[in-house]
Amino acid sequence: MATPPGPDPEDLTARARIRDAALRHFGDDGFEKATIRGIARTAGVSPGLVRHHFGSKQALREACDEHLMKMIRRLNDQVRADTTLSDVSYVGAARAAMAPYQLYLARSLADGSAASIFDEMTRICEEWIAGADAGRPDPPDVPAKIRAAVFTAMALGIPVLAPHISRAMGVDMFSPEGDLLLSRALVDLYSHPLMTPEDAARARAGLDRLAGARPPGRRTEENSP
Amino acid sequence: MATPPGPDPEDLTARARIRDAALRHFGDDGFEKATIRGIARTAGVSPGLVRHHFGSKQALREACDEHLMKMIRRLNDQVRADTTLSDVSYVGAARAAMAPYQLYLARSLADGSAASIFDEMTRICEEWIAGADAGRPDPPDVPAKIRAAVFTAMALGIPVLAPHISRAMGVDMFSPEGDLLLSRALVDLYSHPLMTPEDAARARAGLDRLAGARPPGRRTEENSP
DNA sequence: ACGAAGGCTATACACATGTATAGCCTGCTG
DNA sequence: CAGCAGGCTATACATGTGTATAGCCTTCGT
Repeated sequence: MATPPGPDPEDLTARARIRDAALRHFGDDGFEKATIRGIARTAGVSPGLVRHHFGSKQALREACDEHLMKMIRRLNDQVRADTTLSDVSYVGAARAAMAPYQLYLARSLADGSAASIFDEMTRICEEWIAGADAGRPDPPDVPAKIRAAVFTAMALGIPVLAPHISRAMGVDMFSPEGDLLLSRALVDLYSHPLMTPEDAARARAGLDRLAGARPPGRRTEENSP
Repeated sequence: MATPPGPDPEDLTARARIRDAALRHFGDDGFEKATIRGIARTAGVSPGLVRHHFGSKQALREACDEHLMKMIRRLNDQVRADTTLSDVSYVGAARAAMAPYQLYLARSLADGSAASIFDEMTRICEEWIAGADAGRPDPPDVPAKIRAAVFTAMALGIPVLAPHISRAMGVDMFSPEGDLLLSRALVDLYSHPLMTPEDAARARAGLDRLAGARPPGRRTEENSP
């Protein structure tokens, strides 16, 4: 635990307070609805200071993205550097450190920005998938990077659509109980393939047929639901 | 093919044109950034007429939600009513009918609204899951509804994060080629369980231990990415 | 043919917000 | 002590937007 997730140097400064307030406002209200005045109010500074430090609202957002990215990379490096990968307390600490930024991350991803963050996550996921491909009988017919991107999108769909999941579960997804329920649901889903090998073969055949049949035109197999 | 997906009665009217334009603007730019003036321009009417027909921007949005919901239900009913469920042309037609609304749906879901649409999809998915539960040796330890909600969120993560997936793939996700690639990636992911039964059992044990150990407090097992 | 009803437009208003500018105050440096 | 650099504030400005109002024009019933 070299750098316990928490106050960096450079924290406590007004600039950092503004950035944190922006992270929260952007996360709670979205970039458009959030106002510089509101952010300044939360940070305990004047609206003018926000401009003084960041130049514009868009630049403030980019500073937030950069900060988040730095934090994600640091957490990933920490977990990766640790030889005892299964140490739950570390994962817990990492998740706790991420908690305040999840809302921002979700919104940021949803509106198409935060591209570098998504790409970084895809990269991490790709390494993981590439490892799994090694011990696998059938050769995948889709590049690992693409499968990684699709799975990353699906995984991120959970925090992005958190309000809906929480509503369905009856408890806040981010509460301890909700988190437990969600984890159990995921374990169940992850450990049961949704398609049998026969289904998959049939689907692949159908896709091949479509690919050869009609280069231009709308296709027809299941995927988006 | 009783009602070929396309022009309802009541279409071609200015009201319908405004609604369609709003669907597109909300989808392309988001609810906040979209403007009544821009919507009116696209619909070929004056901004005042929008208010005349819908009263307010928020009411216009609700009308869009209602329309989308009606369309989803109709499509679901059609597919369900058709005895030849595997008829690809039908699924294709359904997807083609949904295409113009996917962007709107994605944004609408992402900002927490469109709750009834998510719930409806969860309900549909739940029926599907309940059917799969029947022929399954191990009893699930999480209610079907919750698993359905989680899976729905993951599935919807794909259209919601479409720009990122398209970027990773190198082709537009909604183009024929991109669609094919995405379908293949999904078939591969769906037909390979991400956890072995042993992994699952170990994870469940860990979750049980956590559940009993610390009722309050942050938990620690894998789930969010 | 006449008149009213309603789809439809043009204009104006109120307001919130991002942005720019001028200046204050504190702390450091020579 | 003088002065000055930079964090910080207060105020003003320009603009885009949702909303409200008054009136035109087409259509349809009588």
